[in-house]
Amino acid sequence: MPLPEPTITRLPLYLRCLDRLHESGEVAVDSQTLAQMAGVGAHNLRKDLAYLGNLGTRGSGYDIVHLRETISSILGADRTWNVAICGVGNLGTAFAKYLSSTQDRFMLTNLFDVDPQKLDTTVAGIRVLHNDQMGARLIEGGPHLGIISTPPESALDVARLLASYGVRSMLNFAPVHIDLGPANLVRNVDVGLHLLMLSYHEML
Amino acid sequence: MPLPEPTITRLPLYLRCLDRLHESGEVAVDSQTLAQMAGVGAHNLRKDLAYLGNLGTRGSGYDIVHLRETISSILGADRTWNVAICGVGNLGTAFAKYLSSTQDRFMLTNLFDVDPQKLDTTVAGIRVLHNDQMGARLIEGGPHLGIISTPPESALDVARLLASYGVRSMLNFAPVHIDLGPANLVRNVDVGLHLLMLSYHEML
DNA sequence: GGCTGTGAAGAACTTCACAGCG
DNA sequence: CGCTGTGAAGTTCTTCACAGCC
Repeated sequence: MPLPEPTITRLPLYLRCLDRLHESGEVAVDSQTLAQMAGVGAHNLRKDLAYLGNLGTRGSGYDIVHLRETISSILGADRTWNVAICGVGNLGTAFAKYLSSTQDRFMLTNLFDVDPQKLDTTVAGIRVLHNDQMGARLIEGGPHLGIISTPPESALDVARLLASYGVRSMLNFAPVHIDLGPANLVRNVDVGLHLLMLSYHEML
Repeated sequence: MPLPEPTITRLPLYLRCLDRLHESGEVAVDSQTLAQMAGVGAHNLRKDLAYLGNLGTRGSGYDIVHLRETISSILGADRTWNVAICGVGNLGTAFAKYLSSTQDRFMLTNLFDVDPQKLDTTVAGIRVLHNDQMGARLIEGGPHLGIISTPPESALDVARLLASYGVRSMLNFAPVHIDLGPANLVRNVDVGLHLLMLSYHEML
């Protein structure tokens, strides 16, 4: 039985809250507290967690370590994922640096670009290679997640290139909608669209 | 009658497709074509557009210019919105540069940071000022949208600061969930959370 | 004839109320 | 007695089928 999509979007939220609770030495939480931290309803939270199995103890709440492990394992956050970034402009560089702060959940392994000025420079400890070298690097390096931070014109080509080398899941930040069909998962995170939604809400 | 939230998230998508069609000289589209471009179902699209009024002509489809104007006006995309960016690292710089490509829909007016190395430098034609000067600049400059691209530690403080100077809508890219209550709209766009969702889907 | 607009059916998610267990 | 787990009710969004208009 697959998890409802909205539940999946909330699990990372819960995980982050549990991380914080764990760091501050807590050992258990009740649904009300955790729900408030995550900004969702307590009913909703309990339903979400119930999908994952019987994780709580009635009367006292949820064991933080156990819950954290369970959610981590479901999300795949207990492994290290290789990440390849295409497009090493300001955006790509920002993500490259961010990845080193994700405590071994995500490891930057490859940076690609086509700009001769950037090739062979080192960003966040990784050498920038030309797109041409993608095949060799990605296939031997095992499964990767992809991040696309190229200009909009080349985003779709890059996405197809990544897919052709076995990258099934990617994040696209270029202001173009990319859809590679059901075999590949592309999450489009378009700042322009976000801004338009802000402006709508700003108009009452 | 307010629009359903899912519809609102799709309108910017439609608008972008209409922009493209308009540029390539088309004058009308039918729901099927437009739906495919936007990656949604044709039924869904027609329902969305029906919320906005009777915009199509039966038998031939939708007039592109008219539809574009209508959606633009609803989203507020026919005005120019002032944007203030807090945190001028790689991420902030990338957004600053991006804004100049949004053809007058969004105008970068203010850059704020606290790093002495960045203060008084110029990025995308705008001088970087200290957070202390926010009040004066934002209040006299009129309504603004805010973008938060600071490190996570300072993101919440910055958000509150922005809100205190009348910025009601913001985009937060720091990996911290920010919620300022119902009076302010904060959209949290957290790359870390997106990556976790990718890894979930990658695990089948 | 072709394509939109729409009420009705259906699916998905959220909220509720309380049973069930520690 | 407290808090979770869950079937049922309620709500919201999507899909459908076709009437309505060009």
